[in-house]
Amino acid sequence: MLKAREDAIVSSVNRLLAEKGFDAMTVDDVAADVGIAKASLYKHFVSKEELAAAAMIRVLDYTLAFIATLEAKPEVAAIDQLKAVARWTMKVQLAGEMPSLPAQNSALRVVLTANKPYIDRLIQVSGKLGAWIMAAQASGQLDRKLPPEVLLYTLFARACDPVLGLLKSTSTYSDEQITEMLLSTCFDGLAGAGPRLESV
Amino acid sequence: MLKAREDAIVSSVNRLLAEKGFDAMTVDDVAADVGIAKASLYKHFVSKEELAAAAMIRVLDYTLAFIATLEAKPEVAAIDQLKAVARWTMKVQLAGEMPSLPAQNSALRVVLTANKPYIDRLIQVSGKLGAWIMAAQASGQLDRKLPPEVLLYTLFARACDPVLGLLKSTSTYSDEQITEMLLSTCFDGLAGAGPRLESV
DNA sequence: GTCTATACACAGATAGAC
DNA sequence: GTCTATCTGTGTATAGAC
Repeated sequence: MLKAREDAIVSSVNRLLAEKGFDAMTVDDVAADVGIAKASLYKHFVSKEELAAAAMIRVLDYTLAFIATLEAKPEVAAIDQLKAVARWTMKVQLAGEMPSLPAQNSALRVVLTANKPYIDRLIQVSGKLGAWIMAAQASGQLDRKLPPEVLLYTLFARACDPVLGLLKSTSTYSDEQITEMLLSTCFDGLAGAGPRLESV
Repeated sequence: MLKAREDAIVSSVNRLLAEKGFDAMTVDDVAADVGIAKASLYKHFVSKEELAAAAMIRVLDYTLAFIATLEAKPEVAAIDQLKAVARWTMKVQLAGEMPSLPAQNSALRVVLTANKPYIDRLIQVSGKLGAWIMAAQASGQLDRKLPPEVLLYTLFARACDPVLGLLKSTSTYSDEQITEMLLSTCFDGLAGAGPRLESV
């Protein structure tokens, strides 16, 4: 029961974070969305920041679960595994379920960096993506001249790229078209793949 | 005198927006930074949103001025003009002078979209970049399969890409190295340019 | 654990004297 | 136009009854 209630809270937080962002989301919003009193919320989570942390933890858990399904197919090339992850994050975004946190809110940063469950999952995701990145570099499918770190950060950033929301709201492209175009700009750049010699 | 004072205000707003973002920046912050009373601020600008708009207008003016210097060299290829603009926006970011506005704050959006001087400049910048984008597509230097609109939005988004700040704060790369690496991921993607046949 | 009611802090904006 | 002082709304968090 308690677990189910908290799960409902996290679901509301997740959607509200995706819709309005952390700063614009109020605890009153969450309470109203869940359908309970604000004071009751604080019996489950000690602060607004912890609410956001719980939502991020759940997203990372879903991400790890998705990565696990990919790891079951080791025959797939590393580059394609990475593209599958990118496609998945875009799908989550398009569904309005990707929480967006401000990069600059320091109170939130303090709570998140002190939150071990969150950090643990972040490290796990980074490790798994990092392994694929280095494998893809080794086989020449990702740029060898760039540090893996830079490729990793860029991939993470594309999971909350504002371009996606902009295209969805101002253009007439389908979700699938948007996904494929942004996947292209991410991996092949604005220049596109173009005619290409085979890499070693 | 009045003009100089307002210019000082916009400078403070610009820097504070870059440092803390719109939501975290308070009007008290601005007043303290300028060194005047808050009430005096409101004699110059009617709201916090208008302060942000003024800062954005100035950035767009600087951008248009920079573009004008590039237009003085029509012999330069369109793709290189676009790269020069991207390099310039990254330089502004690295200098801590790129204001960052939340994509989701609706009150701010209302004010900005109703602000003709702002919209005019935005259209001017879009027009000039759009012309280069289509020229670069025509000569095969930018992906012809992607709509110009998508390329334009992606370029705009890179002007406030959080990856830059992340690399600056967690890595040991120089500003020049960071700039070149992100320019590479932007135009050539995570895959890199690689060995490439000449395009028509 | 859920509620109603409220404390507390702070930010945007204004009043009114000079 | 600048100041000090203040209003007003709102958002996080808590008290205390049930």
